[in-house]
Amino acid sequence: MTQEEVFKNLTAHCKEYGFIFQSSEIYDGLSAVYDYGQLGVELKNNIKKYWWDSMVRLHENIVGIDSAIFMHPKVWEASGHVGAFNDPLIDNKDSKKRYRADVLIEDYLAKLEEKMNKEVEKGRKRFGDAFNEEQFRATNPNVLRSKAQYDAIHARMVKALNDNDLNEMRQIIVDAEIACPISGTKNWTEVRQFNLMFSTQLGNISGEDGTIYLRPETAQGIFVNFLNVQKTGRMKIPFGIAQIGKAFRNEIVARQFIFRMREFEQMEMQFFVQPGSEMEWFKKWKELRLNWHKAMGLGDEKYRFHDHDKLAHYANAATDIEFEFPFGFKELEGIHSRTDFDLGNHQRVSGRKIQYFDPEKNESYVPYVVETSIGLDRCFLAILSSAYKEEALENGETRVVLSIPAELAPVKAAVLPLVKKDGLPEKAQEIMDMLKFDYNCQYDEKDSIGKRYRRQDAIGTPFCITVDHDSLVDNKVTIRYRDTMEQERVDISSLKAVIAEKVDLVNLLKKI
RNA sequence: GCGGAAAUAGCUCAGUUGGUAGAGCACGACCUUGCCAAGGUCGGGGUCGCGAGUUCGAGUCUCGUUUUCCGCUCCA
Repeated sequence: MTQEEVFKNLTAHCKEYGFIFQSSEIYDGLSAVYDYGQLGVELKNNIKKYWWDSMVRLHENIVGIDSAIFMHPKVWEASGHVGAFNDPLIDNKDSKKRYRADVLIEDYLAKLEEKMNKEVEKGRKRFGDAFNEEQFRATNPNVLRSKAQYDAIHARMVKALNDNDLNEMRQIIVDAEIACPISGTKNWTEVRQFNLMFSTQLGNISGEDGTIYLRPETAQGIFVNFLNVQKTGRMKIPFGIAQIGKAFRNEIVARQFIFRMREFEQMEMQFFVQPGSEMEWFKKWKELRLNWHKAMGLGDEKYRFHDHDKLAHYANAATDIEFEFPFGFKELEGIHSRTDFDLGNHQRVSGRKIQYFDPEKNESYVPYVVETSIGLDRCFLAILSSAYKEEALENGETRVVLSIPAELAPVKAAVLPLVKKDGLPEKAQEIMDMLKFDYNCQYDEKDSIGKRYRRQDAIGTPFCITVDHDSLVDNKVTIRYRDTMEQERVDISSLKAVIAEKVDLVNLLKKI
């Protein structure tokens, strides 16, 4: 079976067993929006707790917050999202290719520059030692013509970008006779803007027209609360603020199941450090975050770092932790050294002093930030896609099993009376009542025992506890393990301890 | 957003030249049984994705639309 088929089966499995449903399915669904079902929400909550505890509980200098999704519009000006998230796009009607209009123009400008340089090189060859580049550039008619063209287009582009003038952007492309690199034609659509932020209206806000945005990242909620947390929590640098929450991006194309959704959940931690020490912390967090992933035991070989060569405008170092999904290695988490870009901009735009007085250095400064930002939904998908197995059994049958790490499994144990009579259901219920305060358990008395085992395999339950006639006499039950299918006879009184040994989150946390 | 393919019961699918919607699995009740997807009886469940058109008559033909998958494209 190909990876593609396995992935298809996985998505079908997710729906069939109540992990993930498409949003608003009875109304034909909503593109790239998904709901988590009864088992999905349990797994998701367990992942969140694993992350939260690894950050907030294990680090005395990291605290959590939960900021609102709505934020003042100025936040997105300061963060750079209003500018950079609005890409002007244009399609070539013949090749059906889409380009960023400004990139198309920039490519053209680069070609003009190249042309000028070639002309200069020709001059250099012709005049030899006597060649004066500056003078040549100032007098050669070919160079001057290109230069004039370059300056004019460049000036128009800068102005158009500043004014957000989409018609002018298109006119520049038309005037410069820029052709599509694929089709070679100049048959362009209008320039359209795809704002990746969702907007809505808020009553009487002090913004120009009351337009506010759904946050495209959770990080800004941390930055704007930097002083609140630092002062009220008496936090000393270096320290971190963690947050789990929803973010929204109006992606042009959102696909691959829950890998890229329009509404998604991030788990972010912003770590504030002394300027100059950021690379040291960047390295440390790279290592810590990779360990967090590896501790889940999905397979060390499935992870790799992808360092960014081209850095985003806010970063001086950036890397992704990529995971090998069924559709290839893809970004799972980003670790960015954001410098003082965010706090500095909020200080500038808000006009408030956002600085930290460092008693060690006896001076105030805008702290640098090292960010770790992981997609919760992607983490969910990573776990499920590595856990999903269609196993061939010795008897020639296949079983579908989710080998989810026991610590994260949505259901920890199933309690099953071997038969639905002779007092076994009552005995099983007693065990349920004992375990349910500590663990999410399921009771099932329907169908044959083998069938019930398979049902639990399919949702990743690590333990099945079977009550038989002997249990009524000796107070022992059979524990059947998901991964090995082996069985073991244990005292009912020791059940909690046996389960705890395998499912406590502490097991994972200690491995990091 | 463009191109290609698809959509029939919870799932997997059948459905003839256009003529009253089917199977298996799953689900519910009861009986039988009891350690790796067991058997029997009965039962519930579908405006054939949605909307138009052609036709005496459309699951079937035509157009539109929505969603999904694949390929482009985009991706802080």
